[in-house]
Amino acid sequence: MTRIPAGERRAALIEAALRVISRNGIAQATTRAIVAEAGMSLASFHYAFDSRDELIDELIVTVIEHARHAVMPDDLVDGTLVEMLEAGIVRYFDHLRADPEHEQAMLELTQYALRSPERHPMARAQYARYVELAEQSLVVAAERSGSEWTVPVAQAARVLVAFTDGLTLTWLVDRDDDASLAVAHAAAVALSRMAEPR
Amino acid sequence: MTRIPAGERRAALIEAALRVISRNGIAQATTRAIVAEAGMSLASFHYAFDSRDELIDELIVTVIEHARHAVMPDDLVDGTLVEMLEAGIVRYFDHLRADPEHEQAMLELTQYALRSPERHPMARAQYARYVELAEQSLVVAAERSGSEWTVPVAQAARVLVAFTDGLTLTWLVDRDDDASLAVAHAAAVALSRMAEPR
DNA sequence: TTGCAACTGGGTCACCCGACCCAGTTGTCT
DNA sequence: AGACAACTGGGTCGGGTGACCCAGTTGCAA
Repeated sequence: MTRIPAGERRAALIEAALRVISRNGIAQATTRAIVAEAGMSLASFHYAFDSRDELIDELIVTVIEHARHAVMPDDLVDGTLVEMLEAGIVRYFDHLRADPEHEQAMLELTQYALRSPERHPMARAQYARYVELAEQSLVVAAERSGSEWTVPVAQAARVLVAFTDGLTLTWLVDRDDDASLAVAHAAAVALSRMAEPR
Repeated sequence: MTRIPAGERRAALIEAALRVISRNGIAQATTRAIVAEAGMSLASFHYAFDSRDELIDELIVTVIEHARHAVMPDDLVDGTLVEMLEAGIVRYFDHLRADPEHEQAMLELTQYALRSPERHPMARAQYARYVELAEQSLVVAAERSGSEWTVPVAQAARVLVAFTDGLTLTWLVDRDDDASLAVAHAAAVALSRMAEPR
């Protein structure tokens, strides 16, 4: 028997749950499937959490905190704004292709949260976080390309999140790389028109 | 006892299932919930369908066939391409606002189909249908505004579907009308750049 | 009007689920 | 070394679910 502090055990279960959801969907993420994935017994589950709902809630909070898959243009070579934007989106796209199941899990989690009034705010928080990250990227991109946003950055960020979401959902369905690159390009063009040279 | 031909009975159950899914999500669409919604007994369900899976499959096929919520620019006043595109997207957005649960149900159905290899093709078909509808709209819009697509229309249509999807998902989460109108505008601008005056 | 097939009411069944429980066992602190 | 709390194995329990079944009932064709 390995002794694990309660906190770590909760974290381990949350990670296991995320793996199960990524692999098989949230509907299959039963307490039994989760503890099997984590190599624990049911008793351990209920020792660490009061209920499955509690774990799912905490899982959502965790993924929001860890959201960082960013469309971050750091370490990207400088260029025009459109170029940087497109490069950022393509970078996110690469991330999506590398781990499609994770993004699918995020999507399911959102849909799941949307279904109950108590959890709806969590979905909002998740997207607020996405917008926040997008905003940071946009600020950096404008800065580095010598541009200036002509609309509130938050608004441009919100558009970027919508476009990114659309790219994700459609690609998950048809897995058409070329089409998604076209979407990335179109999105970058549209966003760049919300800024002008400084 | 009212006698109903088997075909109609199946149709009635499918409609009931769609209502249940729209209202409570696919997870709640149990055979019992569906027959209750349709005002039938469980026996009737299994008289009409071999299994719940069979009904869900048929439901997906049905919604694909009936997809028509189009971004259709019919009966829209003519104008520039951008204007017509934006008007079309806004029109879809109005439709979304009028019946958000329906679009949420569509989203869930897609996610559901994505989760099993046998059903993945159904999700593809659903999106192929969306692209087809979008394509028709784009052709009409270009025609009426005296423009010409400089990329294959199918590609532009695929981009439109992605943007529309993103608009849907983000709006369902934050219900921010203004932000979504900004998305619609940006999307229209991006698409219009794939065409030129004829 | 009769007969039959379409249909349904009201069950049963096996299975899975979340929650819970208790008698141990074993690290760890003193 | 002793004791205590953290932890777990191996259950139970009630409730929900999909599938199924059979004895009726009734619309309708002849």
